[in-house]
Amino acid sequence: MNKLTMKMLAKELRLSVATVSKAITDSHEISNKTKLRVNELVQKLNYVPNHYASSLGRRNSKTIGVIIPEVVDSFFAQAINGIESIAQEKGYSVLIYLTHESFEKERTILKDFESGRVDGVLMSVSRETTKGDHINGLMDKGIPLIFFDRVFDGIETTKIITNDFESAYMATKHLAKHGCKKILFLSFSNILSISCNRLNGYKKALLECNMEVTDKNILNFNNDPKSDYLLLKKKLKSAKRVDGILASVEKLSFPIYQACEELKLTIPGDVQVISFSNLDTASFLNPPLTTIAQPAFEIGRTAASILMKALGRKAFELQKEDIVIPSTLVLRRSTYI
Amino acid sequence: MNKLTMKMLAKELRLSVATVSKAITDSHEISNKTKLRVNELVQKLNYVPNHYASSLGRRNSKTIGVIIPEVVDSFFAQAINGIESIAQEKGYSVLIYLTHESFEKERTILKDFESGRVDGVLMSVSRETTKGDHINGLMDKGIPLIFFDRVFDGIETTKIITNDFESAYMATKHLAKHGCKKILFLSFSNILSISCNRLNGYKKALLECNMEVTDKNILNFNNDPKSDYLLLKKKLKSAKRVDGILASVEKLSFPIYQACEELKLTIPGDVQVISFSNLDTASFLNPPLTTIAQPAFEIGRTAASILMKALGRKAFELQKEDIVIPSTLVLRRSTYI
DNA sequence: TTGAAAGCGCTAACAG
DNA sequence: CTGTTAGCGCTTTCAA
Repeated sequence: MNKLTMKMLAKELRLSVATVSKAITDSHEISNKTKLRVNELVQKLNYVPNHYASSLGRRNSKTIGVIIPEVVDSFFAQAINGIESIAQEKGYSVLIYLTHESFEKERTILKDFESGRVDGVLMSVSRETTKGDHINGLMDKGIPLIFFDRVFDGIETTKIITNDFESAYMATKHLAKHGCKKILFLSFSNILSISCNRLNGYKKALLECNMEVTDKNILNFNNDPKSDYLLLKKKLKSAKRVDGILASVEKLSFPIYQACEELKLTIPGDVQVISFSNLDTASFLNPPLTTIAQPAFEIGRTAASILMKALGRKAFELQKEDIVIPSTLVLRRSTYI
Repeated sequence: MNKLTMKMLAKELRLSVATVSKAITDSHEISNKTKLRVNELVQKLNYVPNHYASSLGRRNSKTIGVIIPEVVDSFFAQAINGIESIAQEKGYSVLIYLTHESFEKERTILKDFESGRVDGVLMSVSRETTKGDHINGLMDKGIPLIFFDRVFDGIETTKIITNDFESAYMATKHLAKHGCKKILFLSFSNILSISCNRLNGYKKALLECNMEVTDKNILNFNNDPKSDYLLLKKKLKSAKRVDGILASVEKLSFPIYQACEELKLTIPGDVQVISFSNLDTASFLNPPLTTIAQPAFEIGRTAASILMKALGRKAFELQKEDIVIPSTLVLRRSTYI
């Protein structure tokens, strides 16, 4: 059970450690015969090279880091699958870190990455992130970082996003076209670029439809289920009745359904609802929920591909470039069609 | 931007590398004064020790590996949160790997872990896993491994599970008590211990209620959405009408709802439905779904705690022990109450 | 309390 | 094609 090392293999085979190393990594400068001998022993003894020693020697780890706010979330879970699919293909491992929307955690994680434990990073910023020093700190050490979905505007790098503005615009238009006069916009209080884009799309649609754009119809939650729920309920009960809702976050669709049920508001009769969401269950809700579905898997794949490509070159340069993969509006019965 | 090393710090401070190293790890054998000097420079230069070099030197990495079949799954996503919460607390990082239910992938991942890149492993086996050689291979190298939820019976180690047998038993009893005469059991074709336990619970309940236990009522799917769906639909259409369903996997609740809708079967009027599920949306489905909710977060926490505890000791011995954290039957309107 | 020296286990020139 | 010789950057005796 005692650690098996290359040195031991070398001695056993009467070869140098260097030769064994090269044979194992299938270097061209080793004869087939020796490779065979080496591999046979490797097989027999079930030898696996020490990961830390190789990484140290090679000065890279064949590992990428992924930073996301949350994993109990269809979007991010699906994005991980996308990332994984191409990482695996390229022989990379994936370290996943969760910030739980905390800026402090985000900073700590990036700091840890400065230790060189990952070759590159894929990141979706937390809701609290308003400064980019920690990100620059990492990139200054020569570690490439790509944003996906939730980007931080102040940093120049490749960003894989979806068309948040247009999606919100289209969704709002849809509501207006189908009779909504008073449309709520729900989001988590923040300066997250994607939220702003969605909000702006909503606003533009309202303006085009000659509807009032007012802060009263823009609800910012703070991720506290109870108070968030009360805030929403209060709004829905108010005198001038809301007849449309656009939720900019998947999770916010739950309190909507709950509040409507409790207040005996029918969907879509009293209120039409659309939510940004990747929930598999959207079509089985009561009523089935009209969603803006993001191409989560594709976004993950694309982000990972571009990172891999950069890592493949010795001197990579990440373009300041936005790659937009569009979302789709999936009409279901929570709105009129 | 060129890599900053301890050696450089040492030279700058006119100290030895050894002293700097000890100062950074806050060793007691270093004077406060030197620690202060060192830390000041570390701060100023934004120095972060190389992760691979430290791990190599220390012969441990402060990293644990988590192997799960899938992350787009409420149970596993929540379990990750549980694991993360305690790993973070103890200063460990978490490497997450997905098998996508493939035994080959599972084996490859465990092999990779033999490289010593993780200090310990938390694992839920794939649906295909029928042999444990790869697991023994890892444990033989002295790397502790703990199972959670989906365990492999042939291996002696700590296992964190829930009461699958009793849960299925209770659920089936509930259906029977509320008038079901023909109850279907749905699962993915496998030898997974949790599935067997659930199936056995179901069978026991049927026997106690003098109902027929027949393979005709036990449907094994193969994870192909289309054919799975057709199989289910065919069964529901059959002459002798099914009036109760117990789904042993969250994902299987979707085709049930879909098939019932298409066949104009009302839930719970025609068919009562219960599913093992941790879906947040269960209560907003049409009708709200009665679920057996597993304590995912707790299971993750417990598994991680025990692993951390083992890693804390130099000579750890993982008890062959099953720790059972019970699930809860949450009654909603897809069944009668 | 500090430092010299010997690794950790593997990789990478560079000879031969 | 194989081996020698230096490292990679940090940790850890052990002596001073």
